[in-house]
Amino acid sequence: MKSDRIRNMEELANVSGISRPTLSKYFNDPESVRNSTRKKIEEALETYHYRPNIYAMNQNRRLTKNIGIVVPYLADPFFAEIARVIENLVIEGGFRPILLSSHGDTQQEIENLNSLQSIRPAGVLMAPLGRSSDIAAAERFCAEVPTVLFDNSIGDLGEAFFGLDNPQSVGIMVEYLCQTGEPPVFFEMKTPTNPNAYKRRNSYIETMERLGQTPQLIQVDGDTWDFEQIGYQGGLETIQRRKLSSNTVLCSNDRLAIGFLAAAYECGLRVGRGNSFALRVAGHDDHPYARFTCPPLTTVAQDYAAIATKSVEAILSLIESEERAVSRVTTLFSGKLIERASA
Amino acid sequence: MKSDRIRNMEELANVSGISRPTLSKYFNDPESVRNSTRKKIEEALETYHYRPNIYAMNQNRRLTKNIGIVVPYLADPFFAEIARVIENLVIEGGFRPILLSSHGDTQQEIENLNSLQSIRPAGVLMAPLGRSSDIAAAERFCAEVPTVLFDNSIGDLGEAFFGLDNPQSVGIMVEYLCQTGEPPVFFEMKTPTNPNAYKRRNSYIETMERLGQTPQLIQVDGDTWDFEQIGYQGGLETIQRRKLSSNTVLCSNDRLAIGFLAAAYECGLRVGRGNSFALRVAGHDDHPYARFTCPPLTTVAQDYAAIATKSVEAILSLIESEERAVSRVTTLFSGKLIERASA
DNA sequence: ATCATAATTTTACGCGCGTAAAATTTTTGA
DNA sequence: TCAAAAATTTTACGCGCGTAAAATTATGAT
Repeated sequence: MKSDRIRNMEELANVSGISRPTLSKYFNDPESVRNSTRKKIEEALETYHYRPNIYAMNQNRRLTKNIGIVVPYLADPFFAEIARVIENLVIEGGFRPILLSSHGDTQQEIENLNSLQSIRPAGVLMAPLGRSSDIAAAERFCAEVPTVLFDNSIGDLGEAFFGLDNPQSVGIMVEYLCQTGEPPVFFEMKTPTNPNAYKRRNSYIETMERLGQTPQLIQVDGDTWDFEQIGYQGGLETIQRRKLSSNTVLCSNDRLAIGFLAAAYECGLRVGRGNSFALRVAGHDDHPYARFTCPPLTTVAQDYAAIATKSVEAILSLIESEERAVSRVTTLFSGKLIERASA
Repeated sequence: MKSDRIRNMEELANVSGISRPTLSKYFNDPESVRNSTRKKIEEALETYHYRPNIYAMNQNRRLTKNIGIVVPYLADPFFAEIARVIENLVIEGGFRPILLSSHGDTQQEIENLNSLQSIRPAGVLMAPLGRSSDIAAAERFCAEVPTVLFDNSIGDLGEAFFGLDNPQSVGIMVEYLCQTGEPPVFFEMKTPTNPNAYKRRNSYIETMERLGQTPQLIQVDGDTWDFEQIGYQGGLETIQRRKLSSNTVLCSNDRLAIGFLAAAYECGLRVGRGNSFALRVAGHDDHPYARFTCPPLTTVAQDYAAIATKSVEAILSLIESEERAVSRVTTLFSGKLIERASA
């Protein structure tokens, strides 16, 4: 290894015998140069260890190779997991993922979008906060940057949307619960931030009515992202004040269900399906921890992989086409019933 | 609002009547210009909406305002939580956090470091993978970029280290368990990737011996970051093959404990403290979900906030001083016993 | 060997900003 | 009111790369 370090493309051009513009071309797409030159470049690269300066690259490129990923709350394993998958797909696609979490905060989401805008990303994948998103700000952003929404949709923003088919997923769960025991009550937050929550509520009501049952909502307070805590507190009150009109509880999401299970445990209610159990509890999403609750949580699995894959594919093809989507397409994936011991 | 957009500092200089170099100074530190000029600039900024081009800024600055944050596994709520706190502190300090997860993968960690290096961050906060880190690569990185390690330490890398005092934290837990019931067995992974795990094992053994007890290790297989799954599988085997020589189990971390609890539940063992329970299970870390397990998990809380705060303070003062640490300081924080129902 | 084609090199310019030094203006304090 | 100090402007250069057009060279099929 020759000692002196290569500080820029110019110097690499000198030692490799390849001209700087050709090197520039190589770094943008190794396949775009002749085989023999590629070989020379890669040999030089091995002995000299050089990486182009990202800032200089991005300053001059019309489009950067950055793809922003914005999630509402990264400390939620659901989003952590889907972000992980998306990150990998973005890298495979030859782009650089920039992961930002809004930490459940409106201001932070706006800040994230501003921050992204000054990075001039080629595209952005965004799961918005939902009800507490600043729609005007998001609109301005989407006008500037090709954006694909996932998980939940606000307004008609973005070039496309990929998410769960809530009516379907809640439907099969309600049907399952009705067929295998008592019809469920629906346990949820009173004013959830996530639009999916409203869809789930409505779908619960519709399915119950379709099955000739009377829907019953238990709505608890809470406006943070500490869903387990909210589920726990609300669960305690619900159980202690005997508000349960059924022995079966369908929670709007798994995190609420995890909290509810903790409350049921504390109250001495045995959760499970069958005569020896006092309560059935089901969740929704197939949260990474759902299989490790006590008892393991019956739930509806979202197809993480499909949502991630299709979202990335969409943004990549948008970027490649260099134009905006003709029309905004909404793609919904079916949920899959996961039968476990809790219901 | 005048219609035409400001495209660069030059144009802002024209419309604001302030010279470009002064604007440059303002954006680097608004306090560094005269009050009257600051006012003028901010007025212009309100009507024209301009943000400096990050790439051009960082290309020319000797030091960027970027601070890298590398965690081994972001889908682990522990790291998600500590990363969240660190991010906020970094922003408060006037820097831009760049959050990267190694996803439990050696190659990804190296890639993260490479990626960071080409960003020329002012400093980096890193929680390494541990045993599976590429120490040589990390060493090269630390030689180039001021780096502060947290959570776990490999070699003598970095300018400083902030983490948990494992001997203390495991010590108080073992003492607590011994005083309130049978001495615990220690449930852990056979070959954990995290150096802390070894410290905990040793501390368990030492404390037990100090208390005149016979240490007993239950070591289960697994080399992924799916700790709950590993704890669950290992727990099932342990319980079914009656390998438990005590009714008290101390798990090396909460995620293993969560899996173990699931296994105990499946086997019909009631977990808790007192005569009516078959098993006591304790964890370690006070994982965000520990309070919602059934039963709620007795554990030792790490002082997230302290570790995050001190780590950020350390890197910020290093950056400000513009030189490397005189000597590598290790700061360990005490754990705090959290008594819950599981043990 | 010959020529059309593709790849590369040369040349030249620009991106948007940091930064340094010298010249100028404003502020401060006596 | 005036000189010293502080802030600002002017001037000038450079950072490392993208990119376009023209000139040159290599490739590959006939």
